[in-house]
Amino acid sequence: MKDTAMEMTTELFKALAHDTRLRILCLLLDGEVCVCQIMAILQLPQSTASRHLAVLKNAGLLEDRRDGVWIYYSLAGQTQPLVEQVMGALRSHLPTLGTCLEDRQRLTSRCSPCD
Amino acid sequence: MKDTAMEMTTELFKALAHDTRLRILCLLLDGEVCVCQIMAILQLPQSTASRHLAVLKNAGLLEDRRDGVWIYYSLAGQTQPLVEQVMGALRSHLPTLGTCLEDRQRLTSRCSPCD
DNA sequence: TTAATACATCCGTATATCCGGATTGAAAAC
DNA sequence: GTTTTCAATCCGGATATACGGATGTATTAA
Repeated sequence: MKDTAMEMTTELFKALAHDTRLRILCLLLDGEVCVCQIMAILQLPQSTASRHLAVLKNAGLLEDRRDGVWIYYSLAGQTQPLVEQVMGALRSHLPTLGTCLEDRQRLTSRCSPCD
Repeated sequence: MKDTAMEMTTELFKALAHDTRLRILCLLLDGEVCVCQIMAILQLPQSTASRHLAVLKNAGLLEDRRDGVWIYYSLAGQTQPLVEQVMGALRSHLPTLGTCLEDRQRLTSRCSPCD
């Protein structure tokens, strides 16, 4: 018999098992960011950025919101204890990583999206 | 430049991103278990069991101890906050999964290893 | 309606991971 | 020593993920 809760658990960790996706999560710790900012900051081709965002969203970690042409991603509010606790741990861990520190500097130094 | 802390972080989540490895972690929540017990309970070929245990050990999640012919695995004591918090979350989450519940029943119903 | 922008999805290719039988290594019994 | 047992590693093949250019879909502006 198939175990849906187990599948959701492995899907969560699979989503977290890639440095690009961890970097995206760290960028979103302080609030929503649009796709073109993520592309620019992480130096990713558009299709790659979009695909990683989809993985995080399908794992229940992200929400998206359209504002005209732009689509803003943000951390999803959590109801599941496991996801909430893991994200809590990442909230204090990710900003200590050198790569994420550099990313966040590039984020704060650009105020308008898509420039 | 390479980011060792980032690599350790992704290695952690890669190790957790497989149902068999989550089942092994759950079996170890109450104490050490030897390889042949894991093989029997999870119905795994020997090479498969050994390989998954190696992944968890390399990620810093497990310790092993030899006792004669048998090798016992147990959860490693944690110094890293991230690993400690994630394992804490798993400690309450894994036992709620149906598959893990069944595994643990098979564990408690066998008292001697390798029968 | 047409053109332009932002993003998602598709496609073929490359890389990584997983699998289980076979082999190797280490310890115990003889 | 030899044999037996338990577990780690090796090997080839199968499956899954990742990649980025090309294409498709919305939305806005002209």
